[in-house]
Amino acid sequence: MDTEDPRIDDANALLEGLTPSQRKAVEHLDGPLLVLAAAGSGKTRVITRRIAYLVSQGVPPWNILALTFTNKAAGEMRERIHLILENDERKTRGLTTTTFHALCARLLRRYADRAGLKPDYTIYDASDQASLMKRTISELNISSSNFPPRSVLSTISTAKNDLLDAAEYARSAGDFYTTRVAKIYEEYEQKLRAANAVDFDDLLVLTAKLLRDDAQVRAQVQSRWSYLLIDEYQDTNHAQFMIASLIAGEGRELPGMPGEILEPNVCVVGDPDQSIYAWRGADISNILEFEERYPGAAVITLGENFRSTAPILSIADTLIRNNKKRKHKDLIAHREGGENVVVEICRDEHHEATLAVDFLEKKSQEGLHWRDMAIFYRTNALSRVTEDALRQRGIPYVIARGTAFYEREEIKNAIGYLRVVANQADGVSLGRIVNTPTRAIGKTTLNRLSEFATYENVCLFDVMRRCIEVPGLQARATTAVGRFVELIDDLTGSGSFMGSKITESLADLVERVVRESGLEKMYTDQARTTKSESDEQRIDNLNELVSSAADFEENYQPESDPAAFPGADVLERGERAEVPPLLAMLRAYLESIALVADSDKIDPAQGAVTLMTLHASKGLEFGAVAMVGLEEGLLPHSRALSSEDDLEEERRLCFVGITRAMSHLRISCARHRAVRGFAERTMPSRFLEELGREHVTMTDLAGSTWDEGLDQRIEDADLGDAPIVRSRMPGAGSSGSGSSGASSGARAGIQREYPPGCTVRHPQFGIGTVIAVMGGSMARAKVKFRQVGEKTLILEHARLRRLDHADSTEDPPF
DNA sequence: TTGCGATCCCTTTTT
DNA sequence: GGGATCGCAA
Repeated sequence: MDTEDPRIDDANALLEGLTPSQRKAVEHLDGPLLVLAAAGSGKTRVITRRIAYLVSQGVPPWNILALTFTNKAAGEMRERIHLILENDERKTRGLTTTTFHALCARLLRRYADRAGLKPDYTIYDASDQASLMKRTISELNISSSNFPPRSVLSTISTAKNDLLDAAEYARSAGDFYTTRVAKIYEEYEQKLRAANAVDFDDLLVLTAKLLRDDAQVRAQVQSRWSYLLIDEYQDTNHAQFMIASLIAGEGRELPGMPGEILEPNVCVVGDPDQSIYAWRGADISNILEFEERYPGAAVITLGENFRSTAPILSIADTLIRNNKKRKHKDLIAHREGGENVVVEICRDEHHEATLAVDFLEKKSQEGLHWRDMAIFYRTNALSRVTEDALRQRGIPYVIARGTAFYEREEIKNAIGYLRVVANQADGVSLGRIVNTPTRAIGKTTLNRLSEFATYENVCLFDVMRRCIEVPGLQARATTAVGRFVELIDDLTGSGSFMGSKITESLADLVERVVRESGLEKMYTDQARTTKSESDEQRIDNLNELVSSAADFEENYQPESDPAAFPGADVLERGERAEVPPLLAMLRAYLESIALVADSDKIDPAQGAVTLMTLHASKGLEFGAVAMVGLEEGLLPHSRALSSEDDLEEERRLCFVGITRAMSHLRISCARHRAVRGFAERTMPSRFLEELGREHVTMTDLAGSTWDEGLDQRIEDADLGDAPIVRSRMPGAGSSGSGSSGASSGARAGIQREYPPGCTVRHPQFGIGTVIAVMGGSMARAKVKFRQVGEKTLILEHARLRRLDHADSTEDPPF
């Protein structure tokens, strides 16, 4: 990133140090503009300077809307623009830089009634969606094995992104599967609305429909924002495209020149080679068809790469040329020289992780900061081995998993309470917390209550409030339910958010929830009885949630929150709805939690190596990058092998990873990789071949593998030339459970491997002596450990290692 | 009603 | 390996 942004709004200074095409893009004032920005071509610099330039040319900042995909990108953009504009309030006032999803969430709160929602709607995340979907499917008496909730959800998600609602989808449904899905879709939508909830896709879909169908809202939004910028345009899906077009509008007639239309001021920036979200409905044709949509559009290509050394750029280029559905564009290296890209073939994932860490450690010794380094992988599951290796060496690292904190059980529970406090119709959250901690409201009681709720067509909480009327409930149950209702009423001041117990502070509210719900006690008791560290951690996490609420509170600006003052930013005064301030803040807080992304957690200031998926790496850059797991089935992922389009997307993903590296790049694969406990033989990724030879230093560190003989035998036996061959690594403590022909022999073998009396080591229990081995399909061994006494272990899972004979499986030191 | 244990099933990427 | 779910015992 360039740090030499001019701090003045002198128009000339804003143009300094730019290439001719960058300059052209910055200077473009009115009308549509498409910027095709190759990786590392100074895209962010162009966007931020263009916005500053617009302001310097007299465009009111509140007329500018810049849209990105992640909060982090939006925040960075905002920061840089404010820096360039010297934090001058007059030049930044009302400037909107945000994400698509956050913009939609805000618009839907502001215009909730017109969108068919209530402003306190809840945003359901993937797991909320899944639990609602499960309920939907089971209530429709449809088999969830033929209609797995996740895949039904993804079908519905695709439909939503194409702006097909349940009725439209039903009309297009033909075969058995789609008609069933149509029915589920309809029911699922009904349940969402009844819960006053929306899912991620709804945020976009409902906004698109609102803007499309409501001329008044559209007019207000269009007059608010007359300059629109969209970053990463190649990743927009149909719904986002609609939203953007509707905000941009049709253009306007030039004053005094009837018939002359000035097309809208919409500027999109993107790179088809970095499109990696087609699986989520992103549509490259949005970028390719921009010129069709806006015939007067100016097109500017930024080709010069300022980020990476020539060898890195060269292999990226060689790789991406393999994509057939692609318009070639040259990558022009600005930086001469540079070292070759290192490709290492490793023995297994542990070996690979160690070597990746070696590489980074060497760069550290050469003077590079940890914060300038990153490790990329295709799937999150790959992070663990790498983490272990880093931890062993004491190297600081952070994992880009912004959502991880909010996915913890204790946090989800606390948030469940907060959501019910904000929106009592939220059935999914209510179901989660009603008996957590246990308060004697069990399944039977809940069934009775929800039956009654369905019958009366009201929400579950309302029924709980008058549970005396519900037939068949024991006195014990009504008391318990009554107490729960009282708890929630206490927290909300019976919905008024006022009264002696209610303070204005969000942090106070969160603290009360943690304490008065009984969650705190429940986890404290758990920690005391189990004495396990993870249970103590839960208490810490809950405390951290309170601090996060306090942080949020500190930075919260009710004036700029359309949820607090609907209409404050768009409509005239006097139309403000009354929302208790605490409730407004709670809504905004819950919204911000619902919209965090993994990439939001990336913070170079932490002085640590960053671990992340290739997807999360988009838009970033690092001095040194290590990419792991370049194997067939992993990158390209096995799910993408069947279609040429998917394969090309995997290649782009690899391309994105490579082009993040500024100076040092190391790519590796492992000959064997443990996938759910099994050591599997792998094949190097085709992409490794496609990097070319010229700028690559390839080393095969797996050498002649010690178990090659075994692999050969298995291959000869029955597996032929299957791309991935299951093989058992001797001593790894696992046997192929029935998947390969050799399994029963392996099982007998595993028992023979641990004769009574032999000495073994267990990763947790330490060293012990085998007393007996029990056979059967789940062979167990009774082991007497020196430290912890006798334990019975399932051999297949115990990861035992023999110590008392020359052990060829002992990892050699490297 | 609750809690534990066996068993089953899965495995991409994310706002 | 690991998480979710289901069934069974207290």
